[in-house]
Amino acid sequence: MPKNVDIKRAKILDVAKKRFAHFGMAKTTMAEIAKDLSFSKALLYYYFPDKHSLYTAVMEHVINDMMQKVENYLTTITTVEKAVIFMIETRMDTFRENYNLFEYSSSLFMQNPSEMYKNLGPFFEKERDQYCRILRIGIQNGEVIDEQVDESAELLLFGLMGMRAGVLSKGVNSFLFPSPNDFDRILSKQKRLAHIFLRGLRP
Amino acid sequence: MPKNVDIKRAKILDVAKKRFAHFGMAKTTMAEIAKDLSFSKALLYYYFPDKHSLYTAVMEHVINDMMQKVENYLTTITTVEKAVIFMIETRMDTFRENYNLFEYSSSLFMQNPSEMYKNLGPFFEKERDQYCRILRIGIQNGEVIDEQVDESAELLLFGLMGMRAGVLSKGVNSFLFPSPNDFDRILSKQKRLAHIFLRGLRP
DNA sequence: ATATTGACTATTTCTTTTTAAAGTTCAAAG
DNA sequence: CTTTGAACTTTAAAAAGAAATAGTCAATAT
Repeated sequence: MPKNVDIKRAKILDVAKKRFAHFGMAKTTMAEIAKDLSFSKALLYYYFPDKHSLYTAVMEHVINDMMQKVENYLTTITTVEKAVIFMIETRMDTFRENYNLFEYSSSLFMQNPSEMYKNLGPFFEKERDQYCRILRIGIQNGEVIDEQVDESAELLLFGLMGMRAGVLSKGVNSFLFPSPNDFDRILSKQKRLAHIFLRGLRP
Repeated sequence: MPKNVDIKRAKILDVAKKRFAHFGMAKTTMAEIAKDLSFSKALLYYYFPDKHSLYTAVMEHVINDMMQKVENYLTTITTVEKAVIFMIETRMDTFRENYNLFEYSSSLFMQNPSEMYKNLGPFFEKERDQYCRILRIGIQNGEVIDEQVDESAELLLFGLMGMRAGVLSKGVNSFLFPSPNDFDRILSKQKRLAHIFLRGLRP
């Protein structure tokens, strides 16, 4: 059974997630989160050392959910391409739904990419590992032949990220508020890239 | 024969390029450029409407040189992959040699990507067109089969850009001062991506 | 011992003001 | 048509002050 402490932590994470996803990290104050839970600000610091840790914990939670979703799908895998597409779509959904949550990390990227990497780094690594797994499954299936799976997975990840950067750099103001249209364009480019990429790994 | 005006414009461009490439756009003043040429600041404004136009003109010049280099190479083309690699390398060389020149455009990207697009947009489009040409040659050679060349060229361009973003986001401070090491890592990843990508376009 | 708080302090962020520097214009001269 | 010195305007950096918010801690309650 979960300890009392864990339950409270979970409650805090839940409320914080809502605030962060709605208003973003910067425009959410610790006082507000405390008020939502109707207890004191100081108590937040009893459960989380600082705001940044709270944010990171929320991120981790969201990302783990996403990874779990993909993980489950992988058990019913049919083709490598379908797996990759599922992953891209799941990722995009997560991004769409929690845009303001990620926005903070993205804005860090603007100022200092390496600072951002401390936030999103573990995220990227999990994603890369996920792609690794998918590729390995493909190798077993005989769909894919690849000597450097880790490297290829990273290539794919970076390439897909490039679609995002490329599309967003074109639109006016789109970096601040990616329109649904932007999301669609990114997604479709990502799918096409994935298709070509996987084709390039065929035996 | 070139007109006198053109010669002077070229001289200004030359001096401005040196300053921009060395100290960057922001830390170069019109007064300094004028002084280098030992004529008055006001005269610069006789040849160029404003500083930004001068910067853009320099960029265009550098980019055109680069494009020309690739253009020449394409006449001696052997395989599509070699052409792409030549292009990637030429691009990287240009970037390395004129880093501070591009830095201004990159910094615009940090603040407002769409603003940057006004600077680098034409650049990207030329690059994309170049990739288009290469792919079309590949189609004629029978190396490549592709229904949507324009789209594929953009995919490749964005994908390669992703290698850059991906590598740079990892290193500490690397965005401000990409180390030679960073350049090498980007280049090698770009080459590998290009290889897989082109393989994916084979008949 | 663990959980909780109010009151306090320390930082960060935002605004405003100021000042210097750099971009830009223009009438006049070569 | 070119070129310039001097004046003008705009931008950018620095300083200062105020407000908001992150973070601490001794005291209290369970």
